[in-house]
Amino acid sequence: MASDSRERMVRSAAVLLREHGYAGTGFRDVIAHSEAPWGSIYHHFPGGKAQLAEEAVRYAGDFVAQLIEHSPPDDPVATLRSFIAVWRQGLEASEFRAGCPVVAVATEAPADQPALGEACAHAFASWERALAATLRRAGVTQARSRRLATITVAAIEGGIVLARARRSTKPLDDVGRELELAIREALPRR
Amino acid sequence: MASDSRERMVRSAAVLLREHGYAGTGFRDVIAHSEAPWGSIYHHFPGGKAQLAEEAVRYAGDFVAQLIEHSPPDDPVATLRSFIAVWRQGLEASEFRAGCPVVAVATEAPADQPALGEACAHAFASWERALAATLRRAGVTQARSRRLATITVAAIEGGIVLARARRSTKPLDDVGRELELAIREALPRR
DNA sequence: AGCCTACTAGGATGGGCGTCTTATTCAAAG
DNA sequence: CTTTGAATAAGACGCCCATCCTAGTAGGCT
Repeated sequence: MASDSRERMVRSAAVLLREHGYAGTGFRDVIAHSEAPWGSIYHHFPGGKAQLAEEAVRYAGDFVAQLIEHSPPDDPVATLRSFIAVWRQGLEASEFRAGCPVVAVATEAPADQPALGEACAHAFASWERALAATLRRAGVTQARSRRLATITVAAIEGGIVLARARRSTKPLDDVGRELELAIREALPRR
Repeated sequence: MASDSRERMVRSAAVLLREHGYAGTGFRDVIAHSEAPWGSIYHHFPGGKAQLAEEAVRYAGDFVAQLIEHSPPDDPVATLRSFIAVWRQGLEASEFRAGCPVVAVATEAPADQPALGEACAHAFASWERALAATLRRAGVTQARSRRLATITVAAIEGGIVLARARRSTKPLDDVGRELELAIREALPRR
């Protein structure tokens, strides 16, 4: 059978997490947003809210990871730009209300739900791996590629937080500009 | 008169926000942690929870800003290092449970409390200003100083999020290393 | 001394939340 | 046709929360 209500709930959860965070996203909101049935929440997600959030993090994590992987494979700067562009569009489209769902869960996850934190760590790691692979292919050493990938993810996530607080994309744009400089600097001279 | 219970509440709120976020920090927790009296909450904070959080953000923001300003005035790298050191110590001391209270509020602040977001924006801006001033004194152009200050704050805040998720200071250390490179690169050659 | 302002006491209240339960629908497998 | 189990329905339950309230206390000022 495989009704699609389960997937709709996960997608809606990811959307709502971006704006309202983990604690601020209730089942009632998810139901209303996804137009999914009340009764099947604990049928599809016997682990309750934590399981739903975990799957939403995985869903969003995979989405972004694939976005990075489908960029021009040998142009780290182009990859960076498209990575940033997604987030900037999300910020502008929501009037700076929507951040990153993974950050939301990572900062709010209750201490008694280690699976949530692990899902976030996995999502971040997959992004770093994909970014590092692009740098590696462009001739950057492996260790440096990893560090550059880490600061890229960190600076963009932080830039999103700054942009939301300031209600402006400028912090994110400045972050992108400096990251671009750092990447160009690390590329082998031709 | 000026009893100190008010200040204790603000300090406790800042501490608890780091671990449990905005929604996860209740008045009961603040009272218990600060050993302050129940009855005076709405005497000291007629604006309720939002006002308490706002003051906690201001308190934490000023604390960190002064820390930056009291670093060696002409050594941007040393300033960066001490800025990072505070956060790393907080992460390790709490076994990666404590993040940044300003980020917590910035990502969770309800949309109907614009003052909260503004307090966060102000805190971030004060850090950026202090960092940019150090770079400027070391001979970096004004525009570049501002951009470097922005990416420093963004990357460190993002690095804290990554470090919490991974339960390791490595992401933050890698961020520090790359930031240091970028700063050295921007300094005028002597 | 007397007053008055700042502070403390601690529970009541109403609302929202995650969770769980029982009953019902309905599409396919036997 | 019967059976089976996934999917849905709708609400009750108990918990915790921010908020507010009416009293009461104490300490400095005149």
